[in-house]
Amino acid sequence: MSRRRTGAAEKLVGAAPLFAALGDETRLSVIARLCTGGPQSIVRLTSGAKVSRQAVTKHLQALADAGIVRSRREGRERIWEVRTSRLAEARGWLDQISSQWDEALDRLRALVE
Amino acid sequence: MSRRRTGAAEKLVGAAPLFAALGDETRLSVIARLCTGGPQSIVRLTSGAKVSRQAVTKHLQALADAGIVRSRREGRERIWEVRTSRLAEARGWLDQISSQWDEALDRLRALVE
DNA sequence: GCCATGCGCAACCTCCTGGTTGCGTCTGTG
DNA sequence: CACAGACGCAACCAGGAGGTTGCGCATGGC
Repeated sequence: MSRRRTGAAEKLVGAAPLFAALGDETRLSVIARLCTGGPQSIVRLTSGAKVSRQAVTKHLQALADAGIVRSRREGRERIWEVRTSRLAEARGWLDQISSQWDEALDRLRALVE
Repeated sequence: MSRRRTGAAEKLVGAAPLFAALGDETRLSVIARLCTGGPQSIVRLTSGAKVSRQAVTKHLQALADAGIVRSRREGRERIWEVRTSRLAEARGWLDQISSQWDEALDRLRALVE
């Protein structure tokens, strides 16, 4: 158990690309548009955005590299959708951090008593 | 409800600094060390790290700016600790994205039928 | 067949970020 | 008081991230 916990702590750094992909305003706005409009193409995602189509393309690629979105060709369009499973993984990391921290505090309290 | 949801989607971009703070390997390793060792000083966090003390200081400041960690002076040391409440907020954003995406898919299915 | 649409690729630029080094400051201790 | 330990501040540097522009290439409709 403690071995599993230690190993997981070292693997935590592997989650950096996942969080980094979420750590950009433009990318979050793209995700928000996906969530309100459902699966859609790049041009539709770009319309009303503050950046160019190429910028949106780059951000979508970054999100895809992190496994947060996925795309499929459909005619001459490319339709993008969210992969919620990857978001669940991110939640898992956050849970792990919180629980490990709480356990560390518990160990400290046990030492004091 | 839908008004609240739409507003939240626009506010989602505000979570970018929070995720960005988590999107760095060095910072995640600092968090991991905090979680395994409990509240501790900068030098203790630096010992064994691959970067200098100043780099760790900068990362701690970045995490503090994002509200993920907090510090207090204690003698000539500065003790750092994790704020799990902020991590819970991050989880909340992830939950919101997932649920909104699922709802978007549901709306699409309803249109098809 | 022709044209508009939707993308992908590549070059280029700017600015922020992560990192280091050097030095000054405060605090506890013998 | 003198010294060492822990930290803060500032300057500096290299690399990468975000963004734009220009161009070329498929694909679908008229």
